[in-house]
Amino acid sequence: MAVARSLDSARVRSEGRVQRFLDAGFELLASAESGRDFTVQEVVDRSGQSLRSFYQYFAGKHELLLALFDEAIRSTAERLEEQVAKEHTPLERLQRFVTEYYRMCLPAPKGRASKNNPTPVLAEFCHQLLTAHHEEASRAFVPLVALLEKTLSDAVEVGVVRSTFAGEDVAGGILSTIMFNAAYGSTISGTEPQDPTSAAGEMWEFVSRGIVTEPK
Amino acid sequence: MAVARSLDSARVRSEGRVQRFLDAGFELLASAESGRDFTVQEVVDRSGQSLRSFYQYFAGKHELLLALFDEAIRSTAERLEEQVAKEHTPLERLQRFVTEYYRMCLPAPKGRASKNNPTPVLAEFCHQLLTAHHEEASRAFVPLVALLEKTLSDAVEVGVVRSTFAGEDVAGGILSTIMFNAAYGSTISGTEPQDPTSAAGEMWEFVSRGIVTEPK
DNA sequence: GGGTCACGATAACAGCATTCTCCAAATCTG
DNA sequence: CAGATTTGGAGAATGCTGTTATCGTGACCC
Repeated sequence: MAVARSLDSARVRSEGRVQRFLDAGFELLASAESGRDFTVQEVVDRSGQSLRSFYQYFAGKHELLLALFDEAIRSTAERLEEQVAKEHTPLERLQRFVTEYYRMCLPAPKGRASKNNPTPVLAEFCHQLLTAHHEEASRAFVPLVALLEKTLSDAVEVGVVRSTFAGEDVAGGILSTIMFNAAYGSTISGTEPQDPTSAAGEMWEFVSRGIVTEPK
Repeated sequence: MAVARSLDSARVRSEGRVQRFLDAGFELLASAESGRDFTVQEVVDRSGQSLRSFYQYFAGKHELLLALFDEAIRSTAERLEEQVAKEHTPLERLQRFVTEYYRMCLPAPKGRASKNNPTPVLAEFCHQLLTAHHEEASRAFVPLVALLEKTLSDAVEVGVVRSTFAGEDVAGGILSTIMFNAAYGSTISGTEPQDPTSAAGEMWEFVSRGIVTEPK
């Protein structure tokens, strides 16, 4: 019937518009030089639409960034899930998660940032979320937390991970450990970043065994 | 001689002015509601000076924030050093460092933020530094990194910490682990923050032993 | 006492997010 | 198909903020 059809077509049309804004946003994020934030006007121009439309579909710049961030996380979680699925034991899957996520969070060396490789702008927005909008931040992180929590609890179940480390709060902690270590570790220490593969290996070494020597 | 005296007095006077801007900045940071950034004008007003003077002593708002951040880190490092000095073995000192620093990075529960308890604004500025001004960020973190590195290498020396974990890059990594876990761990996981003491204990448990069960 | 300098008050400017106005084209309704 | 309604384009207007420039005044030095 006509009503449904017209609703549908309207929805499709607006989704198309929303999507064009999102695409423009990602393009700008990927092409901007380090740290450079985009302006709403730039998004509008690049998407070939108007300011009017932008504010019709997004309550503000914040909403656009939130949508971009959401999609970035979702996409990252998907990629990780594929990677993890390749391994056969819970411990290997966990290790895979840690090392792969670490790689994804490493700052892009030359510029080719992707949805899985958070750009400085998204990273900074992530901060704003985490400090000022706890609700939204938690919601956005759900896909990642859920995946890691599952991976962790599988490992606990077969006894390769201590049972203390099963909850989602632990998952959150480990995520932040990996993410920020990858992103900022070398900057904080002021040392040159090393080769990603061995760095990821050390990350796993740290997460899995800690820094203290084995008790005799 | 007159020249030296007048130079001195000029310097003292300007240091007084600079200091007044810094003090005003800290006050605003401490009193602002969560996430609220201050404006240059507010700093100027509160310090009882003029815009003119502000831009005479600071190249821009960025410089003021950098100075505040610097001082916050320095002050944190000092406090930590005192705490650490109370312990008698290298391992205990390390543990003390981890748990105390964790506490300091915990978000202030009711509002009383201090120089040691980074406010959201400073945390966000920290982010900007870390993503866009690596040099300045590294420099600012030196006091903390140095202290932790010293503490770590003492522990390595007596054999309680694996020798892989001696460098400043490791120190940077551990700092970011603690700092961001404290600040964001519970937000990312979407769980309620727990009691600081036990959370700090778990942090140490994680850092020292990792998540994997002891090999049989 | 005249000159220089630091400083306060304040206006001017620029960038950006957001809102508003006007209007034309598309879409719906009867 | 004709009129009504919605949609969206172009861009001006507003408000906030960081930054710079102007002007005048009082302090300090020779």
